[in-house]
Amino acid sequence: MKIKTGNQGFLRRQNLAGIFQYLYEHAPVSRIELARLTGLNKATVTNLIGDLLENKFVREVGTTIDKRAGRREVLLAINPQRGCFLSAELGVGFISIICTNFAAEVIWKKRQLVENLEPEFLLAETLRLLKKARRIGEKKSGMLQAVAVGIPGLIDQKSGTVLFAPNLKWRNVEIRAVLQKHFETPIFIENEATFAALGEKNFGAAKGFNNLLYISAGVGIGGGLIINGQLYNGASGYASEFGHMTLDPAGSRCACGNLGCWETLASQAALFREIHEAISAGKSTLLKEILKCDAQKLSVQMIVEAAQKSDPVALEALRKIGTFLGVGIDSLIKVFNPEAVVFGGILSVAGEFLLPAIKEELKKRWLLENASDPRLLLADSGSEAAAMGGIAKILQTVLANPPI
Amino acid sequence: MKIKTGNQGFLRRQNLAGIFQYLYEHAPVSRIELARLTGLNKATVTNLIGDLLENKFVREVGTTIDKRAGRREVLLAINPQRGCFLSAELGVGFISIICTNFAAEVIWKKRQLVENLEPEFLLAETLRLLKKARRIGEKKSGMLQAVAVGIPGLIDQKSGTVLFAPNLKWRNVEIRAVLQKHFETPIFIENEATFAALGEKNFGAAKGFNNLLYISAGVGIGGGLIINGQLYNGASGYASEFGHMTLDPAGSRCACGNLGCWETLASQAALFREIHEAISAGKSTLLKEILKCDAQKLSVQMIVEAAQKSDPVALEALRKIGTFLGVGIDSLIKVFNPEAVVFGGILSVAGEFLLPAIKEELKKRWLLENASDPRLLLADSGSEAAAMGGIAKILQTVLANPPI
DNA sequence: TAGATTTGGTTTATTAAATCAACCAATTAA
DNA sequence: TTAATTGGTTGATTTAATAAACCAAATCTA
Repeated sequence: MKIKTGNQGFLRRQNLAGIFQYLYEHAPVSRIELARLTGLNKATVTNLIGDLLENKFVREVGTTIDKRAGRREVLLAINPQRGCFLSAELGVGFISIICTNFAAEVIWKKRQLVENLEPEFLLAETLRLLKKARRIGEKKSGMLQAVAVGIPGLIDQKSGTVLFAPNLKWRNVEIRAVLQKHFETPIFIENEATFAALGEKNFGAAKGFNNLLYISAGVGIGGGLIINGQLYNGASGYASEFGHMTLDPAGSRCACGNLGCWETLASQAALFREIHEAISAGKSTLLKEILKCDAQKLSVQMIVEAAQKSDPVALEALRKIGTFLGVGIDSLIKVFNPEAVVFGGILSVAGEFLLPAIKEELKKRWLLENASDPRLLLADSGSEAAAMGGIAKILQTVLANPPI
Repeated sequence: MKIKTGNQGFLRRQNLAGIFQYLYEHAPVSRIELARLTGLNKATVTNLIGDLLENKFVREVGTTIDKRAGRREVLLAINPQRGCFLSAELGVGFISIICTNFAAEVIWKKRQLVENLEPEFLLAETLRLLKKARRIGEKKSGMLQAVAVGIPGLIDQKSGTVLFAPNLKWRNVEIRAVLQKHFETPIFIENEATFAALGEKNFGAAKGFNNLLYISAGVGIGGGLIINGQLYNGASGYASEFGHMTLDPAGSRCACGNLGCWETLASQAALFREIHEAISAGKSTLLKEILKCDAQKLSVQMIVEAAQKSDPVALEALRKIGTFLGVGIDSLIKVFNPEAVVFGGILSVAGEFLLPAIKEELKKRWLLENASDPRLLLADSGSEAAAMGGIAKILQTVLANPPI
């Protein structure tokens, strides 16, 4: 059996991947257009497309109706029936599942709330949902091709193990090994925020940006880095732990044990603390009565609603958190100089109030007056960024290795 | 005239570049070894090397003398006579020039002190030195191939312009345009610390690391990022402004206008301030008398010498600065998860005292007990990292496009 | 010391795959 | 109805990697 014979065939794979990519991004598109886009000879494109048609990755979907002279272009598109993809996000309190066809269109999804966060329970439940999704997906769009799972924690890429997920209270859970027993396909395990970054880049607010900083502000602050169009994981997969950057060496203690981590100043918990302190200090606020009944009930949504009614305590708390978010984002911009910053996570629900505060802080701190600072975008959370990021990850792999 | 005809020939260039790279890293090396290293067929290697020999990029330099049976390997190496490279570092108060042969061996270098920092003067002087170096280099090693210049400031890659160099007090100096009038070769303009990072990766302390964080602590704190073996410049070339990360929102004012930038807490200036404050507070120290004559005379070297004599003020100041360096480096590690961190710049002279303090702080703040934290390395400053980084940059370009 | 064996390198034939050029197909313009 | 235009295919050509046979030069061994 031959494993590797130098790199002949490498270029053809490369070209196939290129065409595939253009089909995903610009479909429907004609052969001649692909030749223009890729710089390949049109005969080469005909040849490559022939392969893809033969293997049912692509299909012809009609022609253009132009008024120009000449034969009409035959339009090509990814064949959605070629197979299906599964992606799951395991969150704190929910499991979110997406099944897409081969063209990355969502054909089934479900968001299930869960109480029990034990690995055994959560994995069993995830498995149950994935299997259900698989049945539906395979009936509609053909054989399962790959599975992706996003988890809020530190992941060891190689083994597909969750090393540490503080919010789920998991340590060393060999999730890929468990799933692999039930799925013969490739399985990708990743940090949830990292996937979300990829989702925003491919399907969300930051479509097309190649150097991207994604901030996920919620219980903690996580995120993801897209560098040269690729996810950057770090040497051992632990990059993007933004929340534990030190912002104030004399600050208050973080869950990680250190003092003054960014997320002690600018997370959901920090926002709630501001509100509670204001109430304790006797300031009048719409939120006071609501909390009187149930102090646990506070939510970002509630604070936003209060702020929309011009509640001063809510407004002030959001402004303060926004400012601290701005300080940290500014530091990251100086480190990375991204094209765009996408703000996501639970706190992005309050984007209409946080973004102006963040922007103001960024503007104040920007070093170059003449150069344009990076764009600040609100995450497109409706599209379920993390799960869609899993799909994007699968696509990248499928594209890089078209199984021909 | 044909500019681009698709990507035929692409693979061959790729393979040539690969062989070239191995020759730089492992020379002298035989054809059979190259075939093993690259995975190419030995006939292909013979063929490619034939091209390189014909164009004088490579030469045969003898054979191995093994005790094994079989014909001896013919060893190949880069031909140092194939041309020369120039690299300059414009510093605050000096111009450093290096001329290397085609094998990246230094064949001439000069470090010239300058008083006047005016762009006109400094550029004229640089030009004079570069021209001198060119004469010498071309006599020894053949035609000039490329020029690199490193500058402590923000660079616009595309135009080769220095947008802002606070320490030189430059703004919008179109340096490439000026140099291009005198050199018909490619000219690379880059931030000095960015080049230093590349120098450390290719010729210095971090040889072989592909995900690298280089910290240059001196007047300010700058640095460079190597990601996947490549320099990362950011979307518009302003990445790695580490010194202006905010470490303490209530801190003291930085030259950039913001409060509590990292470099206000952990630069050469911060170190000097600690010493001066200790003296003002009446603490006894070896440094006191020296400074009595000339308060301006303080240098990192002096503080190191005092510390080596166990001077408590010097030791305490270094420990404190080291701790703050550690806090910032820790944040960057959490963002990047590099394989290694290289500590360079003027403060690295005090490495023997700073590194233990930095390490202690990193250890205290590391999130995962089980996983290994990145290595902390002292820059190999003797090799003139910044100028050598320029050479590395040139090589990368030459390798990627072997001019055949 | 004369093969046998081993290893490095070259030559020639084969094959993969991109390009070029000629051609066919289908449409609009004249 | 024919010319012009544009999209796409076909077959010849070219590039370049591989495979296999072979040559070269060394050590091993009988």
